[in-house]
Amino acid sequence: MPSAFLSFDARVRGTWKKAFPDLIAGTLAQVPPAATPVWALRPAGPDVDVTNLVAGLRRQAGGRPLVLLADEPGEDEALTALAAGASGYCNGHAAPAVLEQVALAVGNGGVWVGQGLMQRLLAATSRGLPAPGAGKAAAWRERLTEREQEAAVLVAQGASNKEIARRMSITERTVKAHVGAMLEKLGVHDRLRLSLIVNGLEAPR
Amino acid sequence: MPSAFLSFDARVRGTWKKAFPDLIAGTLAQVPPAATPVWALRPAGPDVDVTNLVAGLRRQAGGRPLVLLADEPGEDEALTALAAGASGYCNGHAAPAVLEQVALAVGNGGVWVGQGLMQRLLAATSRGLPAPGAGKAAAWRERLTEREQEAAVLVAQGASNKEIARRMSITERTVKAHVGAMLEKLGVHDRLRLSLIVNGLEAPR
DNA sequence: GGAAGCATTGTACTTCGGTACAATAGTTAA
DNA sequence: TTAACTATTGTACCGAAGTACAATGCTTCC
Repeated sequence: MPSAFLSFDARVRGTWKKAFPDLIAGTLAQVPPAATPVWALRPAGPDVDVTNLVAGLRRQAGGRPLVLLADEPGEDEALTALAAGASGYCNGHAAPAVLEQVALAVGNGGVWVGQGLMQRLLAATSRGLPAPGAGKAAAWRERLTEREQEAAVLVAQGASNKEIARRMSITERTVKAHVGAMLEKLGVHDRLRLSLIVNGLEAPR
Repeated sequence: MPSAFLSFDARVRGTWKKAFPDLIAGTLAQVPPAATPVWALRPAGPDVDVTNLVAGLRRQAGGRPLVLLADEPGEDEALTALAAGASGYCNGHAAPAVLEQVALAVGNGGVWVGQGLMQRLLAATSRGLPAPGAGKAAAWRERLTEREQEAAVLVAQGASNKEIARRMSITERTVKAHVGAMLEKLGVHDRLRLSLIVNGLEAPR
């Protein structure tokens, strides 16, 4: 199954041709039938609504995976495109080998992103993890009572005892009791370390 | 360059052989030289420290991309593996075509993840990100002097003023000066919120 | 019925963190 | 050469955090 490459004027680049000799050229206005995946070159300029662009192309593509090509790629834009349902986002001037690789990935129902963006995704997500070690739900929760867990979350967000007291409708003294119990159970002595544990940056002891 | 497939007993599966007829088999204890990428089958059971496993394998692999295979893959574990430096994480029973695809991606310095995990990464990123600034160097660094940055990192890890003083070879009073300056510059009033900023969980004001 | 765990609150104390009001000295830029 | 910024340290104070030693009322389990 050949790939379809879409641009404003159906112009085809050498690198594309080299990666896919039997490609189908088309314009952004319409997707030729019987081609997968669909590649679309993003129009230049800062005033392009990528979300709409991708959404429109996907409608035309009818379920076939869509890869957006950008001559001036940006990671934020990549996120936008992928969030809008694109299966890939890469440099319009990428080498043929890279294009082939992307085609393989998205052709098999996968998603392709560059390494830089992947790093960023990982960095953003790994923070919310149950921390290294335990593969399951947050380990700290299991050791705390419900009330303590509520307080723990607030502490981890930077709330003071007084604030927590107000939000939990209890006395500041009781907050201290909860916090003290949590610290004891988790083997730490101050709320900052507790915060690190709750935020998945440190493993509970 | 052939791929190396590692398991506990150097056993090779048909799907692997089909994808890479010239693969090199080995045990988790040692990585054969001259093979890239390195595939490692995760030992079964819930008590495996994936972070350590990946770290150890990477040391043995010496720079070659590592793909962790899991017979009961989980997205949390995938994140853990990738965060620990693996280049890919996929089902140990994946079809040969998928394995080839993964090999292509990681062989070219890329990272491979399944579609489900990608969705989750995207969801997590589009929500809880410190917004557009995340792609760059941390915004908080730019506002702080070098010495303040050093102290900031230690504070974010949960060190006390006394500890920081010792590790920076200065007086506790000077630490207070640095911390005070940082809080002022970042618009907060306590070290826990500073920690949230430095750890990327909250945007500086 | 008692033991155990949890939620709640009180008083009192110590320690740590953060700030106010300083000073000295080195480096850089106008 | 000033002015501005930085790094360093001092004394002093206040408030928040954490701990010690309690008590009361509720539920659950043996």
